[in-house]
Amino acid sequence: MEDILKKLNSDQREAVIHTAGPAIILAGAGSGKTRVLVHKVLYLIHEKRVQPQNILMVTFSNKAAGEMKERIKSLLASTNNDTSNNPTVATFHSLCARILRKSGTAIGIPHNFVIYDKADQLDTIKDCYEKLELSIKDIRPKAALDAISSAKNQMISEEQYLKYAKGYIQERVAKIYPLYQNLLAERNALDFDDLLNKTITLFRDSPKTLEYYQELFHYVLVDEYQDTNISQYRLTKYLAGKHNNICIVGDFSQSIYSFRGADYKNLEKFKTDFPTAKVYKLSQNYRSTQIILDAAHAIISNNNSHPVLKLWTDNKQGEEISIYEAENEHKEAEYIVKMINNATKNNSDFSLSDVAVLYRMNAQSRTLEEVLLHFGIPYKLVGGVRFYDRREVKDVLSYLSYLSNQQDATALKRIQKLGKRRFSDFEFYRQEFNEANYSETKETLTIIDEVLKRSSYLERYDPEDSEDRTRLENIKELRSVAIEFPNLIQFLENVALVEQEYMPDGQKEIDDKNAITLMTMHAAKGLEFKMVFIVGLEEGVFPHAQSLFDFSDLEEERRLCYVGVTRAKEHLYLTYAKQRVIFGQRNAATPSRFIFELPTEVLEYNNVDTTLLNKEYW
DNA sequence: GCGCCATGAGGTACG
DNA sequence: CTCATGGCGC
Repeated sequence: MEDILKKLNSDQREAVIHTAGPAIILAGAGSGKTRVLVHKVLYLIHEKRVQPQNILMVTFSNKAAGEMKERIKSLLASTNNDTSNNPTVATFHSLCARILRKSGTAIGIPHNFVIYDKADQLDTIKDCYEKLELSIKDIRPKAALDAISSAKNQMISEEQYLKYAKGYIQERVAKIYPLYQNLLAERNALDFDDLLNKTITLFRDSPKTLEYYQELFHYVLVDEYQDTNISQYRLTKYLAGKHNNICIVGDFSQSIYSFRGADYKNLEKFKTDFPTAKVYKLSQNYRSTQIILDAAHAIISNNNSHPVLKLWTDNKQGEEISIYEAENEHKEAEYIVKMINNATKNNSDFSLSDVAVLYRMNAQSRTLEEVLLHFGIPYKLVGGVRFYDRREVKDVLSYLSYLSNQQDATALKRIQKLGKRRFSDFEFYRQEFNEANYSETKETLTIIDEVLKRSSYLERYDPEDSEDRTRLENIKELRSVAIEFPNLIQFLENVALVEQEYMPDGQKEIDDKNAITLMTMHAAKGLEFKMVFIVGLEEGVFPHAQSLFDFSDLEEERRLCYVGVTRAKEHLYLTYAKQRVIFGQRNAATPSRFIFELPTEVLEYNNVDTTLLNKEYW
């Protein structure tokens, strides 16, 4: 253990060995916070003799949870610890799903509840429209769903919403919301927001249950605390309410999810609930050059609403940040190609996987893809349609979901739409399924195959057709997931909670090592690359047009810019175009204000008409 | 039950 | 401009 602590810097070490009572770790970008969290878990087990099952670590994404689990496991193994017992590492949603599955009956939630995703939610909303005789032309179901989800994110109940509702849309939503909740309850379904909120209800109404979990988790660690919403904030408060051993990690400057209810102020509010909380700061950066850190700091210092950590590094000063002005979005993409070629040509330890191109919105990827394709640079695109959102996958899942929970009218409706004949054949199977209790006796894979056979579902698709062939392959892929989860309910829970990234046709063959990455800056959070391009630095693109007139929205855009810049380890390129086509319209653009916020001494201008960069000019 | 056309909307996105 | 959705006709 001694050896392990030696590998940490003094700030990290102090944060790790604080184990009793509440702690806040303010961890800057690239400051080794995952390292600290993982070591803290190890320290608890190894030094403080805490049983692994009494430790809970909460993250936001499955990916983060997976990485954390892996690192803890290998660290435990390397220190000769028993690895048969592992701490709970979960996302808020998977944790809540597990708690509700086990203990939800205390508030009337049956064990076999299903989890509704966006599509299921929308179908349910549409059923509400039918009952209320509302027209989708009145307000769009998507808008209604967004409003409901946003209310739930703020923990506004359907009863409270009546008073809260103001204006045309919300007044309508006030009618839809309670009905929507009724339909979900009828269908034994919870949406993602409910997973959190119902768990809070459970803790509130069943002190016994609360005590059980408080007793189970002596130590609670929460990552990315700046991105918690009210529900998540309350949950952590409940969970740590007895032992008070809670450690939260976050960074104000990297809060980029307020549009989905996150509130970085939770990072401060924490102190009022846990007044004895000790604050640790990790400000040594191990990722970037000093120049990149200086640039990032110059930008984020324009935010006044939250504290900012000033990062420093032992890494070299590094090269200047390049600013490039392009005529239009095509030339911008061509410049990137040129720079990538320059970098990789004479440098054997520089591979395409070291490069990322980051943008504000997905629509920007198209031009980039076209040009990269044209010049033969392989790329992988992050984002797009999710595997479990694909029609064929949802269809099969609906059959299974309905078998597992026959209150699920949403799934029922979906499979009915797949054909009368198909449905009546399936119904025979369902009766068999119920009578012989297949959910207990048969494995998921068998059930899938039987459903496919009995419903003749696969006959919808023509193996000669390339698009259909992809669909058939996706169903095969689903079958292979089923092998991992022989229990049907567990299988369904896993597919609902674990969003599998879907690789479009042409991308499966791409060798990751030899491809650059295209993604939004949101998707890039937590990642790092030797060479980073941030493109479209124009007013209206970044910062985005819809944030230009709101002070706090602008600050969020700035944090996003900070996140983008701090992804770069060595080389950072910022580009903007004088003209850009958006929605088929060619518009003149002005350089982003974020460029003006950079100190000129860290910049290198390429092809830039510096009169454009004279603020007075605008 | 499927395919075609009109219509409309178009930020970012974890589970 | 492009994509998703919904209505309608066959």
